[in-house]
Amino acid sequence: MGTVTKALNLLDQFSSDRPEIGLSDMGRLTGHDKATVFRYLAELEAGGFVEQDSRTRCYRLGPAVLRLAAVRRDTVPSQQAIADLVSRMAERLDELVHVSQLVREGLTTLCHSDSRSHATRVTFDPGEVLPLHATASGIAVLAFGPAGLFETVMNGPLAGFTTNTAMTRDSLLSAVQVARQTGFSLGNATFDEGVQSIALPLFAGGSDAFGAVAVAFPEMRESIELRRDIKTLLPHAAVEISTTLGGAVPRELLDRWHAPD
Amino acid sequence: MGTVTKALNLLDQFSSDRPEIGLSDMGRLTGHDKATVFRYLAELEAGGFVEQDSRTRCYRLGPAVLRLAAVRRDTVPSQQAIADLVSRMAERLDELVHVSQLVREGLTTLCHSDSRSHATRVTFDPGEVLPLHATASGIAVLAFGPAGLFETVMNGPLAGFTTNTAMTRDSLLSAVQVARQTGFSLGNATFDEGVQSIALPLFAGGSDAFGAVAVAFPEMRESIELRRDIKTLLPHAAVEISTTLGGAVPRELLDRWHAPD
DNA sequence: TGCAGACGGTTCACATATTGAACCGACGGA
DNA sequence: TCCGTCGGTTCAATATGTGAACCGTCTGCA
Repeated sequence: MGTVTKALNLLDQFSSDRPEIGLSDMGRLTGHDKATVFRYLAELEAGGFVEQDSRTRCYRLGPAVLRLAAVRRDTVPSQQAIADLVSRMAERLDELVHVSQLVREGLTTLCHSDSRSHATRVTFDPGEVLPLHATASGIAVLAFGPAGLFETVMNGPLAGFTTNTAMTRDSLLSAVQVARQTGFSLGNATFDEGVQSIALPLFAGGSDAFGAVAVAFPEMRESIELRRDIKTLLPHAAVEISTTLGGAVPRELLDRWHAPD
Repeated sequence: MGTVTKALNLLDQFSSDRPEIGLSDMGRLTGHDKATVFRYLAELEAGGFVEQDSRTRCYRLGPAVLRLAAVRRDTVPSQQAIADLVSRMAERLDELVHVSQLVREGLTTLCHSDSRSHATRVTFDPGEVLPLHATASGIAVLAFGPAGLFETVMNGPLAGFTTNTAMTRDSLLSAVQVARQTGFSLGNATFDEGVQSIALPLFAGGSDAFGAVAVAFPEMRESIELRRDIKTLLPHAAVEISTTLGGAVPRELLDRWHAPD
């Protein structure tokens, strides 16, 4: 692993739950020596990627990430098109829709939208990295994504989130196989208690899925109508997003998506 | 210079004007060998900080910056307070207001807001890094910022943007001295033709300015009333933002800001 | 009051990760 | 067909990163 990757790893430690991290803590989190971490943080700080609280001496993400995000938002026009589509879908379905992309071994949110008309709704944190083994989106990517990804995930620990989280090789493999057979990836409260979700893989360029589009809803609102609506709208979204990004959904998947149950 | 800094330098090459960069171009831009650049880009790509267009093979900023920006936005609450203040000011003055922060030897935009009521307005790109020597904000930071910053800037080239851009040591120094004496930093079409601006330094923690708040307006709208309004509102904003960030404006500056002309 | 532990930060001998010239195959315009 | 440039790869030389040990400071505690 190169020095740059290790330094970038530090940035990944910051999250909505843990926005500020001290030098020693960062060393423990990343498994690097304090001196090494200090040099990394000093370089990241010089570049504006982290900043240090002058009072607590803790480090947090710096202004440079805001600038880079602004550039990316401005210059990747497809983002806007996808955002529009997602927001229209969320309105139609009246449920949370989100699009995520594989980064390392987790899913990073590209955009999301949730309807506001229901009294309850699925809470969602766009800054969170979603685990592959515990989310419908993750299963979709495992099923149709890069070869070897499954093994990579199995090499790491399978964290448990609910009683339904797949924590053994067999249970995860069977979820992936179901997704491969039906084309639809289902999450039954595998990540958040009381939340159901349905996801489809997304393709850009290559033949491997690079991300997923998913709908999540409270299980109290589950109904045949909702599932039917999702199963008709979601494939459209997956095709639209994939083509917008220059990719194409494999023919066999299209067939499975439009097959009668 | 460490490896990490050099790799982060690659990210800084991307801008709204140059969103996609090829391998060899990146080498030329940064002065590094192609092989070196390739390894950096490969590592950045693995971390999701850049992504490669599968067709053109060009690199552009990746989704990771979006996620980090989301975390930063969520967890640095002061951002919101500053954004509100800036937007209120922009409405009151009916002109562009922006807040920027010193990162390396340039100004990174923290937030900005421009009124929409005028037929013409100053165009502004939040992703752009503003040069210190050619903007009112930059002069303010040079005047009240870290010691030695002026020399650092003088060591680099002074790019020309308009016929008014300070391009000699003397002209830049005199602009800085005027700012030091009056407390106000003035830009008379030094960066954009036909744009006037007034800036004040911002303080957070230390005794050195870390950024600036500025108002910019088309010179056709210049008037005694506008300058008077700016000179009363801007100091309030500078104090408010500085205190929000845990800093304090030096007493002597406060006195100068509120002194009668 | 003074001790113990944890903190952020620094140093330096050692070793490992970075470097770049040279090379490759592919592509595209002349 | 040639030539130039592209993205990407290799490997010997060495610049660079590493981490144990150290320092001063702070905080909680007896």
